[in-house]
Amino acid sequence: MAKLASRFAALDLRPAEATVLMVIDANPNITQSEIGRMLDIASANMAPLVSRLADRELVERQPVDGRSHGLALTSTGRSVTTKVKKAVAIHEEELLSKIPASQRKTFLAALRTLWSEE
Amino acid sequence: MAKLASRFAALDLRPAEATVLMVIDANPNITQSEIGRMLDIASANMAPLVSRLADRELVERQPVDGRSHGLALTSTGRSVTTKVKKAVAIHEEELLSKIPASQRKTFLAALRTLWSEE
DNA sequence: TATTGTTATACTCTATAACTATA
DNA sequence: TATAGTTATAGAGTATAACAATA
Repeated sequence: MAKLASRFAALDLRPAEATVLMVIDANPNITQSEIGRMLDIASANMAPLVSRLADRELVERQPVDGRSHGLALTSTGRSVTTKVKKAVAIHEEELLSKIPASQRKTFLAALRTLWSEE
Repeated sequence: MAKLASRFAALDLRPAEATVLMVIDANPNITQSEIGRMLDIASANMAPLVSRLADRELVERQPVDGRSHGLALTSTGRSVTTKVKKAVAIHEEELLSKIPASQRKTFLAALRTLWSEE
């Protein structure tokens, strides 16, 4: 995680910021509160996080109703998110490459089991 | 890790404190600076951590030379550390029990590979 | 009455700098 | 000169409380 965080830092993003970008990318027009529930980030902490992304013009807030804002990536945001996803993919490949190919499937299945039963 | 941390919290220990207790248990008379290098804890953060353990009479500082202190568990410290080790063992068993027995060896070997090459 | 979003605030963890006493 | 330990402090990350606006 520390190494992945340093990859994000090279894009001037904290881990939570990079994750939120990927979530918006995969769920256009999702609201702040939905992201917060998904990632278990308190709404009090989502507010300044999204403000930072909006200030950097990576994300746009579009009113859904009077109190909710749908979030969407700007074109800059899309380009940064592409780099984020590449960083994640490279990171995963580097990790997996250390495990003998014959064991990868079993290993990933075991990891998924631990994750899902949490 | 969050779940293990809550097990430590039931013993009134932060994760770093529980880890330091186990390190002292396995290495009697180890010094603060050695523990710091082992666990990658800055000396500035070891000082208050050890002070807390000493104030609670879990650990004793015995001067080695004029500047180093060897650390040892008190009898209270030994009893708490026994509970810490039990908590870790139960935690590991709970995790491993979720993985089919036939895959455990492969899974642990893969984890060890990732860990050691870091 | 419940929910969305916001501000203010506090606590923990970690990192840096400056210092002392000793080797 | 380098090391052990300490103090003070600053920065993240995260948590709670209080609040306004809206459903």
